[in-house]
Amino acid sequence: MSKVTLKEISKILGLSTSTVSKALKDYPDINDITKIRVQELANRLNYTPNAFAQSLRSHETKIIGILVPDLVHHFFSSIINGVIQEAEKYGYLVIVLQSHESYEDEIKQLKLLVDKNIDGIMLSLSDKTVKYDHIINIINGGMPVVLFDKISHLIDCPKVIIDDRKASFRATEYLIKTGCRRIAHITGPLKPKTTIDRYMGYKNALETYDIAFDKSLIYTSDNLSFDDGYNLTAQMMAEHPTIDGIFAFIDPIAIGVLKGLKDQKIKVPKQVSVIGFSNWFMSRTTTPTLTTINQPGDEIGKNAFKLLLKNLNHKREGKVLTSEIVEIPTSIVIRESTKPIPIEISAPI
Amino acid sequence: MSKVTLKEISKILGLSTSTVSKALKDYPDINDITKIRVQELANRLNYTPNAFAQSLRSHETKIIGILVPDLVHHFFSSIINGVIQEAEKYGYLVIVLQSHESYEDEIKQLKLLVDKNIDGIMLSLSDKTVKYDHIINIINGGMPVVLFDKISHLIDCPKVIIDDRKASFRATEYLIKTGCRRIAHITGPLKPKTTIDRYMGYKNALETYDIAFDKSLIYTSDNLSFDDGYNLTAQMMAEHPTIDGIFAFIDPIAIGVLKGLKDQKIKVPKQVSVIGFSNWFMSRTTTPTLTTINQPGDEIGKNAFKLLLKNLNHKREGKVLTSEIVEIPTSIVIRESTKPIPIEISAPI
DNA sequence: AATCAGACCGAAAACGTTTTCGGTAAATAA
DNA sequence: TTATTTACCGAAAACGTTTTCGGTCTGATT
Repeated sequence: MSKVTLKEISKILGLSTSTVSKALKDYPDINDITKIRVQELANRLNYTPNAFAQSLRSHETKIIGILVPDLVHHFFSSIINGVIQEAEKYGYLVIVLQSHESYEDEIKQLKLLVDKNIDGIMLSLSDKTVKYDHIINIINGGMPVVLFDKISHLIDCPKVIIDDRKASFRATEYLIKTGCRRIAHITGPLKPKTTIDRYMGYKNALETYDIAFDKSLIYTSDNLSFDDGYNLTAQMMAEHPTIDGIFAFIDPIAIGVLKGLKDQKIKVPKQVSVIGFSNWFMSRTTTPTLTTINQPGDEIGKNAFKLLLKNLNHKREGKVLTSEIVEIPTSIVIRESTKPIPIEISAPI
Repeated sequence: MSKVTLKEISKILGLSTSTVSKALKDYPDINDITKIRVQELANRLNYTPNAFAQSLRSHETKIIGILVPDLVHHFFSSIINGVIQEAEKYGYLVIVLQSHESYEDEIKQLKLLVDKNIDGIMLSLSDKTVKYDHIINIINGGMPVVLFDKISHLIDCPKVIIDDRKASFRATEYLIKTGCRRIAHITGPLKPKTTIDRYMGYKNALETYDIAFDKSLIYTSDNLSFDDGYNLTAQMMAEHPTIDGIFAFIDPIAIGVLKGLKDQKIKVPKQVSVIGFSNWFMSRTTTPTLTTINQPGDEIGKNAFKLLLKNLNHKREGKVLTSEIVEIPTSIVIRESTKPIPIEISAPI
């Protein structure tokens, strides 16, 4: 435990605290012999500076905060993992907080972080957040903030995003290229930007490949669950027996769909192809394994921290803060729930 | 941003900082009118006390640290979730760190936490940790510590555990009660206590039900992976075609086994029953769904924090710290990969 | 002998808060 | 009137560090 202080060391050696402090920090105006005496004693006593006192003077904590909607999610926990790993390299510790997709909680938790005087904040907006004053105020107060994943362009700060629209376009395009023509989309709750983006990517792909958009092929899952996917499958196949492809908003839904199709004796991918989104761990353990879009959470986390660090430095040096936007590329992970691309089409278009 | 200080408020109102401080904390020796004047101005200026300065005086940060081997695991992230939720109730923030199952990292990360002068630490030991001096020293230094999940009884502090042995006994017992007699066990790496406990629970169950223990029915998975489970299945069924039950150390292995059995055209549970451990999310999405042991991570986290809080209070009050051990009950989640218990046996024994 | 330059060290202020201990005035009691 | 309480407020120290600004020596230079 860090109990021994500069004062105690100085008393033992008959020096002043200033001298001891300077000796430990290798100031040039301290005699080498004195330095050695101080450093040796400090080592022997396991001296470590008191972090509060340092923070009080320097106005820096070397602690940052990250606020996510829900920690118990592979996507978010891997983002946090990326943040922690990157932060560690630069000596920063990370406080983790959750908003549970609640606007009130988001405000409350952010206030906790701000009140602790930590150095910076990274956050992913809750689904319910439609006003951004609480965040803009924090930024205007001088606190470096980085947004990731669920962001808003109304907030002027650095952001890390994946291009949901582009990824979703690719997913749909892949279904089309593998021969699907009646492609259903299971979307999520209305508000979040990701929902809209993935929906638009789907729609754009259809347009690009001259496939008529049919609104009745859009189904909605409110809680993004396995059960939703399972239950919607029966409804989908009853209303549209000709469906030959299903693009789900997120893997758990897609996995529910797989099970639903199996129960209906519908062959995947022979009769219906299924593609998910997010590359959850379990998507490679299903039967058949699930084709999906990979979002590299680690990379999002690492890049978010890098942006934050940049602004922490800019702030310290009095420079103007950046608001750059980093886009993390996604990739499509092709598995068994979709057909392979026929040779004649797989050439670049 | 918390910029306005007591001094500034005092200057505006023509008071001393002491008076302002006392007014805000409702000291009895301050005039009510003065209190109101101070509190109103403080509100108007959005005053929040400087956390460093408070910590410097009080020697309390209201921050605790948690160190887990790996955050990106449903089990650990749900523990952290439990900790954060419980900590929030009492105004504590949580710094999250990972050891990546490395002894050196464990030491390093713990030192970071100790040096930050946080109030307490909760940790789950890394697999590689066989010496405990680094932790014992921290405890002797006066830092409250709580161990959970991967613990050692050589460390004198509060602990939260699940009784792996009992749970494993139950899992094996369930297989026996549903008619299995040649039960294989896939165990984990040798060192960790959990490996041994689950192995012993398996063995005890066999003894209790007068089934001969056959060492050749024990298989080892080194990296606890889906692939290990898959690959071991072929070997197991080749060496012991009469196997009718498989108890895997952890769900991913069990799910690999399910896939392996399917590839070998072995019916589950008709020919072979399979039971996992940990109730990973995906275990309810497989075909067949997996019977497993549920470990309530949230409860572990919440209880761990409660123990820590108790010792934080004890420390503040100068009381002696407790070292109590809380055992979190597990439950068996019966799904499709095992047979139901026959009526005549299911009566209490 | 007087001056000057280093070399080395310490005093003190500052970061912002909390709390103890008086101190002054007014109000009450003697 | 004097003594004593009560009500209210402020000075100051403390938490532990960092850094500026002198200050005191020694030894060298005129």
